[in-house]
Amino acid sequence: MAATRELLIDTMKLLLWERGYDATSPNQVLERSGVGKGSFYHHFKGKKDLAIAAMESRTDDLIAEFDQIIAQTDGDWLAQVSAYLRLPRHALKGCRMGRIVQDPSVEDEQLLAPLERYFSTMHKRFTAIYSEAQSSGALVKIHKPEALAKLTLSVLQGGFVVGRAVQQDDTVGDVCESFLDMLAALKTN
Amino acid sequence: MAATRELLIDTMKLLLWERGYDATSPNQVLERSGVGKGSFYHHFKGKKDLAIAAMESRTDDLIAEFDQIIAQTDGDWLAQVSAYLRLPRHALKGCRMGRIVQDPSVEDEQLLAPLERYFSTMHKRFTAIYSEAQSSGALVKIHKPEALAKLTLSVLQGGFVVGRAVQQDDTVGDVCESFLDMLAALKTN
DNA sequence: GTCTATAAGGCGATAGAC
DNA sequence: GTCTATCGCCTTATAGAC
Repeated sequence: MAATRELLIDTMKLLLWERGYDATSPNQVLERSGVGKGSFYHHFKGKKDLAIAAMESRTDDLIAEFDQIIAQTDGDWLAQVSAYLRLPRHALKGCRMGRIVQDPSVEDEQLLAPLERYFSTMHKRFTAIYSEAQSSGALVKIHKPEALAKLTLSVLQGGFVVGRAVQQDDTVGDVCESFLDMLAALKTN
Repeated sequence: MAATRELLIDTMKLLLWERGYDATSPNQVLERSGVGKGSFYHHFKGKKDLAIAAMESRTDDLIAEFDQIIAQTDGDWLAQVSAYLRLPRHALKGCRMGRIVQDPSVEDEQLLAPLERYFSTMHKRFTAIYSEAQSSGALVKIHKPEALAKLTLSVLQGGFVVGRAVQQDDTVGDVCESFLDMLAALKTN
């Protein structure tokens, strides 16, 4: 079945979210999916190969999710950023991509590639929003769009880290709200 | 020798920084420190026991480092926050404590305890700075001190995550600088 | 306190039958 | 395509001599 391959990818996506890369074993993927060892090594070269496929798929999902939120939101730049930052997020579950970044094995360039694609794409998306907002005169030109974009992504990722450390599930929402307040002060009309 | 115990702790602190908890093995600690297996299990119950001692020690170091920076800095609240946020930080190396937070084993409450102590202590320190600044009229009262403190810690931690993902070592410095610009706008005199 | 030897178990992966 | 059996390696320890 072609479904086996997809099932393995979907299961790996869940485990990468729950446990990251290093702590997830092929056996765990097999146990949860019900797929056998032979099938797994037929469809993929090994753990790393499956993880890359899962991370690429996750990247596509998350970028599509972002684009949909932005497309659905009519309003100015702040309304768009707000809509995205206010999506429900649970610090204790971690970010579906950011969760993986700190794993030691992720110094490997092949494992790094999908992470880099995700974060640099999101950076471009936010840069475009802030840049256009400045062009139309709706955002003060004190900060570079690129810098604001990088800060936005960092606030989000940092909220997950701090929230997990202090075991407060709503931390990401809290820090996003504070950051949005500061962004609102940069709005010019 | 009593030095053996300290040597094991110092070596574990380095490895926790480089590889986190799950990916660090007792054998790695022994190889790097030159201590033998027998000595290790004489001084500590096991890996977890050593890791907790190392994390508690690291927490003490980092809080002492913070307090020293603040004490050395004469100037207003913004000068103090700037002095701390502008310490040299390398995203590719990771935060000495934040590096560990995402490890799956760190759901264990004993491993979590030192992390929680570090982040909640830092949160209190920043809250005190922002709170006093508001009392003295040097900081606008739009934001709660607690919220600003949580945001400050998140910016720092998020910078490490994003920086590692896009492989830009100076990301933490960049986002701190952007954040400081936004804080400067909240200064009232 | 420190040493070496050993152990049970999981890891990532392969072999070869069906 | 999928199965079961097996592999060599590493992990976290423990045992018992010195």
